[in-house]
Amino acid sequence: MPYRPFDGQNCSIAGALAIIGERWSLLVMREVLLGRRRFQEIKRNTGIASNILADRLQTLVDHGVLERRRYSDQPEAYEYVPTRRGLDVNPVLIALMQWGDRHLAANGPPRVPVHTVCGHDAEPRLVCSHCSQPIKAEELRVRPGPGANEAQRAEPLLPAD
Amino acid sequence: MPYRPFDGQNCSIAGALAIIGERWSLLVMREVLLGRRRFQEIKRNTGIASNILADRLQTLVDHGVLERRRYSDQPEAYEYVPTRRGLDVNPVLIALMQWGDRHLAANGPPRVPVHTVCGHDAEPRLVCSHCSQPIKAEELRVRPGPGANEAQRAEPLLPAD
DNA sequence: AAGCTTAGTTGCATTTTGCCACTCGACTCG
DNA sequence: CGAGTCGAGTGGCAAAATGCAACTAAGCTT
Repeated sequence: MPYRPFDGQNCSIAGALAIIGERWSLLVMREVLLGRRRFQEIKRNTGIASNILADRLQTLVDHGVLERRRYSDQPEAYEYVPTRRGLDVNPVLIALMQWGDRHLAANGPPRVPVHTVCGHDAEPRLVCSHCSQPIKAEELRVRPGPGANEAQRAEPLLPAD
Repeated sequence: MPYRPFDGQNCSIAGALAIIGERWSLLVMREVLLGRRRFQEIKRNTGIASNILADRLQTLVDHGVLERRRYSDQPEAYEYVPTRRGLDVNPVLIALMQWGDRHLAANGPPRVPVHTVCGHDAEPRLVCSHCSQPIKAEELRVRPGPGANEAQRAEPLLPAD
């Protein structure tokens, strides 16, 4: 991991990036959440080098995003299963996928999301918890929240776009 | 950028990561979408080194995520404004922010999202475009889509969790 | 017994960072 | 007029991360 310059920003985005924001880590999470949970399987599907994969899995386990579980003795095999923290990475991957689908996929999306509750294809959409309307990317701003520090409180700047 | 091993995966997530998935790049996008759009401003708020920032801004411009615009002559000043591609990064940042808020923020979220259309605080939520119900992270699976390749079509694997 | 599979580790060369000093043009203060 | 400053970077160099390939080690399989 590139040094550790993300501390002390009091920012949930920076915090999240410090744990799951590394490129390979997110690809590993894609694999795990797709159901590919064994070392060699992840290695094959991502093209990641063994040592890097070992390192990333270890730090994801250290941060409680994955759990290393013995899958079978004889032959000794392990699987990496997502914890709650790990499952909650799904929306991040979905957001990345939708960005990629929209701006890169020439021949249609390689994968489409399915909502297991209703069983149908489901373009997940962001809606406002207050007015229930769909939210467009440019209709979002932020304001300082309860956890804001001095500096952040002083900058209620919403971009003008 | 670490070599470029993300090609040839036919995956929108990998594609998106290749362009915007670098840690600093996402932090830069946070700044830009927060309204901080000038070189020094971004540098100050992220703690990124000048040469890295210059590099990241350049590649974001190269990929059409940002546009470099002269902000004023005398003194010569530039700003980096988000294009459509850039604006569409917002949901990714929101997803990261929500993950961080949920799993890391001890004293409440530093920032809260505001929906500019209705003007209220808005926890953006994912809903299913088919049944309109809110979607929990673990209720999402994927299936091969129209852009899937041979291998991907052969693996309609939905994880068991 | 030879070979394969799973899950890594180790060594080494290459690439990317981070840090800091420096440039270059245009103000701005005294 | 000269000194200092600000904005936007560039350049050099050491330290860290990455990629690659070979190797270990236990337990099958043929």
